[in-house]
Amino acid sequence: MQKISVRSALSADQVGNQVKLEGWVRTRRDSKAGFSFIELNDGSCMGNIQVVADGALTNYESEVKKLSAGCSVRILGEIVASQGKGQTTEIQASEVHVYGWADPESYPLQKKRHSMEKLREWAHLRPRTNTFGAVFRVRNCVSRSIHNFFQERGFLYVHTPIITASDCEGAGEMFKVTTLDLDAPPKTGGKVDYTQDFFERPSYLTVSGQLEGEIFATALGNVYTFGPTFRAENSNTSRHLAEFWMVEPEMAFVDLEGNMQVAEDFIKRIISDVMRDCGDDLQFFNDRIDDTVLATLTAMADGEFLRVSYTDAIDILLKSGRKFDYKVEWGTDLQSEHERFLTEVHFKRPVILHDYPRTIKPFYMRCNDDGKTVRAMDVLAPKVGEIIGGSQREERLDVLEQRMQEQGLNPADYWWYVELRKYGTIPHSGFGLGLERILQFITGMGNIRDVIPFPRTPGSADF
RNA sequence: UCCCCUGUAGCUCAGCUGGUAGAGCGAGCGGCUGUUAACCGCUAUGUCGUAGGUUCGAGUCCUACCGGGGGAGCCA
Repeated sequence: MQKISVRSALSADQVGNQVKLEGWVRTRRDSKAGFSFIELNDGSCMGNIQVVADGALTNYESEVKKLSAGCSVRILGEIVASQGKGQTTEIQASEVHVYGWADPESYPLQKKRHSMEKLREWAHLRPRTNTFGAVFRVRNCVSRSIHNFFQERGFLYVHTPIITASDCEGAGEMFKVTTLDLDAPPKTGGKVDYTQDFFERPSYLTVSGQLEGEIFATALGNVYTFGPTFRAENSNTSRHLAEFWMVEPEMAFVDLEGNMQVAEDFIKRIISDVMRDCGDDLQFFNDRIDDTVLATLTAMADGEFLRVSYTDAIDILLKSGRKFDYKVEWGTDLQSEHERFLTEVHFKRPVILHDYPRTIKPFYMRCNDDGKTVRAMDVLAPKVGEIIGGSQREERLDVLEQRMQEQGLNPADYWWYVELRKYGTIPHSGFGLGLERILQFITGMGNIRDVIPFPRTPGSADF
């Protein structure tokens, strides 16, 4: 007998087929006429299939009538057109085999709403809920879409290292990687002697694959990385994780305009793929999580992204007449409240800001001729803020070295990065997209911890 | 790291100015029905986050710690 998924069993063209279904019981309803309805879910889609279990089954009294939420079962039977309302097909069971019970007195998931906070404590069971099933189906779809987008455009998938010895980019705290005995580390001159450590120097978990990505872009053309990234900042917000997934394309012979265009096409592609492949899941998010999700995504898939320079954005903020907690001033970074005003109040849509002051951006961003700004761009989305940050890279050797010194970095520490400019330098660009950030945007989930299977945050690394 | 809020049955929460714990949902049992967030009736459930303190008496007040949430900074 052919094993099929609940997803395909719900399709009318299965009627008449003898099939096998396997999954978990969501709920059971008994009819005193001597049979029961079992709602079966196997994660293949949002919906359940209704199993009609007749009283004539040999284990009807002993097992079927004791099924409760969470039990795992195998159903053999025929897919038939449903006599009841609410579903087109159901399965008339000829056999119900119980793989495993789930004591209803202790099984945490009940047939009622649970708070996201409580479900986070049950991260081993939350994928069995409607919400998290939908989240992780969408997460899979987005991941597939990311690869498809780049692969179809001829980008090379590059695996940049997780462990790095360069304390690069000066951005944020890094997790240290060591095999030294932390209770009694070897020391020389009062300091830890890292020459005795595994890599014979301090090493860390990566905060970005960009610099290594540039190595490959300046050899093989367009490349991208897609992998885990680590930040040891002590940040406790609904938008930060210590371990998250980032996509970083790096493109040869592409300037900032081309970079922004790819970013826009990229986001639109992800959104249209999700709308095509996860319609039921998106409908669920729209119904139960955030009723603006569908309208926002539809508008975004069709409309042009706005492009506004940092300088113009400052003007808009200054002329808005709004009182902000933080002063709006050219040369300082935009605060959350400023970004939110732009995306949620002024433009009411995502916007790409570009050409930021050089003093607030890292050394690798290309300097403009005005001497004041760099070719940076951020894609800002309503509610979640920055989902993409990128730039055209500084390809001029002398300017790069000067910028490093400006920011107190020693070019010698980045000798290999500098050499990319020394030998056959090219204009190139790239950006980073936070996977969880865009998932928040797509699903409407308010907390980033609820769009990653096992969130890592300060003080929390369970499961 | 800072500011604010919060921690009471399996879950969501109520418990006024301190007097010794409650409702809904869920669960169990019974009834009813091609049912479908089913419905009706009955039953059981708690070291009130932890440790101190004030008081004749603390779920309620105070202190510390721990956990959770929201906001900020940092960023993706």
